[in-house]
Amino acid sequence: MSPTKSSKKPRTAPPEVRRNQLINATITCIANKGISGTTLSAIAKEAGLSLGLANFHFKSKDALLSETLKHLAAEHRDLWQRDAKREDLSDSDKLRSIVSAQFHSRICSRKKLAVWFAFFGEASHRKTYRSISSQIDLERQELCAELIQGIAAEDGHDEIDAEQIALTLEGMFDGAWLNMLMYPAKFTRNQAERQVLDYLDLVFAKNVSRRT
Amino acid sequence: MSPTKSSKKPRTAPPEVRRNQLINATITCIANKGISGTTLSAIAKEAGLSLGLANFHFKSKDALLSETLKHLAAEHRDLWQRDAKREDLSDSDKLRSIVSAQFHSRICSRKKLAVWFAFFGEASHRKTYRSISSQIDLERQELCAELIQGIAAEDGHDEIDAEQIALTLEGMFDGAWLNMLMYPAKFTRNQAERQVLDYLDLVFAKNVSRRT
DNA sequence: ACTTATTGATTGAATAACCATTCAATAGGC
DNA sequence: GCCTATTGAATGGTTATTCAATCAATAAGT
Repeated sequence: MSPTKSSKKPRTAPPEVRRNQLINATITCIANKGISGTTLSAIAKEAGLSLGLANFHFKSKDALLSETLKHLAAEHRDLWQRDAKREDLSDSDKLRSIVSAQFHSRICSRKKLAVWFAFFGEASHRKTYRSISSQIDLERQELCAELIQGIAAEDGHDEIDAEQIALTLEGMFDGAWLNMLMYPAKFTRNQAERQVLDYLDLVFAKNVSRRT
Repeated sequence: MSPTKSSKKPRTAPPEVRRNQLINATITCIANKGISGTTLSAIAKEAGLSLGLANFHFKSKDALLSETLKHLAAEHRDLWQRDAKREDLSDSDKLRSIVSAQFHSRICSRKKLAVWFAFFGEASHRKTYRSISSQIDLERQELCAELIQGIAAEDGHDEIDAEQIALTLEGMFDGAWLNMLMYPAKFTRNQAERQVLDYLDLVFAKNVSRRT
């Protein structure tokens, strides 16, 4: 590349780059204006690209929205699933890392929460969004149920309802997320995490005291 | 009213009637299409009224949406607040009735949930919606904290963190609502209520076992 | 090294449809 | 008769999608 061009970005980029630019712009726009206030024009402008390019890379606005949700979901899954695979961690530490990932600053930013809830707000009439989201929810829930079962077994008893607790946990994650979105000044990530861990302590303390 | 007109509805109605027709139509439309897919035309059609009449009774589409949320919130508050005022109920029963109200079929229908989450989805950039919702949330949360404190005092100890538990309870309500919206076949109102009551049992069982 | 051809990327105007708001005309009720 | 309620067309603006023209990058040819 000649010196006269060294300060200029190339005009073209690979499809993956463009798609990511558009997806990230979509996230920003949804966070700022919601889904109803997000137009293709605004996304293109936010990405510093043209309206036509958005349409070149995504078949339709709807396709772009769905891909944006998939991107969010994958980012989220990558994080909580990473530690869950480590063989050097105990079941208890694995469960804890899943909780931790749920409230990680990269996942649980106000911006991302706003986007998640924008999609939840559409979910009742958009089966696509429900299924994108539920895939990874189910995976996490099942994994948590196994871990909970494992922890209980280590404590010496098997009568815990691991699936029910995992389900409760899922609800707590979502509820905490919503509270963080609605009351950012009052409810922090640390508080949210603390809340969930307290619940788990309660669950396992109950079983411990049953043993004594 | 003359016999020839007895089978016909009057063409005019009082403002409160019209406003309620429009608000209820709005709820139906949002439940079916989300906020982004809800147009004034669709609302007017759903209400069996004209577009102009919608604009006559509400200053703007935005005003209609806000009033719709207020309507939902008031309906909800009336229900949980009713039993909370009864002097013949114990703190424990009052708390239980608040939980029960949260999952009452009139409040917690799929339709209403869809609308609630449509508004939550807009909440990050709509301060109006946040404040409508947070008013009654705060009232309920404070009331629950008092009741939890009262129950703990009856059990003979005061070291429970009532405010934290009330906050956790709020999160559980929201989380359960979202799970019901996302997984209607898997997660019923009864399961949701059970989940919350199990949590409360845990909380109070912990304190009971501390005493023994 | 330079030129030309080819293919994919990019642009933004055009298009058609949609939407919230306005408003003049008409209807209804007292 | 008067005032309010109701209607639906008009208005102006917005939006998603389409598409022709242009640009950019690479490969092939000289």
